[in-house]
Amino acid sequence: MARFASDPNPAPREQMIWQVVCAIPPGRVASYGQVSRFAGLEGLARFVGRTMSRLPDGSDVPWHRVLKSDGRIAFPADSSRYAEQCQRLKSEGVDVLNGRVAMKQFGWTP
DNA sequence: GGGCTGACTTATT
DNA sequence: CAATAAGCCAGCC
Repeated sequence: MARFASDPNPAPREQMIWQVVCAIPPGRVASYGQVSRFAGLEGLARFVGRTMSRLPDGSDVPWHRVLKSDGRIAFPADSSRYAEQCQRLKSEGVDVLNGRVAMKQFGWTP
């Protein structure tokens, strides 16, 4: 229960996570660690990732703007998810070179 | 209730 | 830059 952004009554922590992720503006990206910090959940990067994995397809949450701390996509380069995330980012104007994004340039800071 | 697992991070070697 | 280790949380068996 209360696992998705569409849930009417999501758990407090998840709610914070959705809130932060949805706050990332188009053309910008953030790491799982950053999301956890901005959500007041420092050190729970893994929890953020776990929560994201439960996100249903077709959600309005911009999950594609969340990357690993080194700016790389968190999926295997041969996976379909990787391809989709990569394309979504590019369509927003984010440069993805070798599965990697320059956080210095595209990293988001509230 | 114990142990594994995972869309992770940071520090260390 | 690559490999290791420890830390963290909740769901699943």
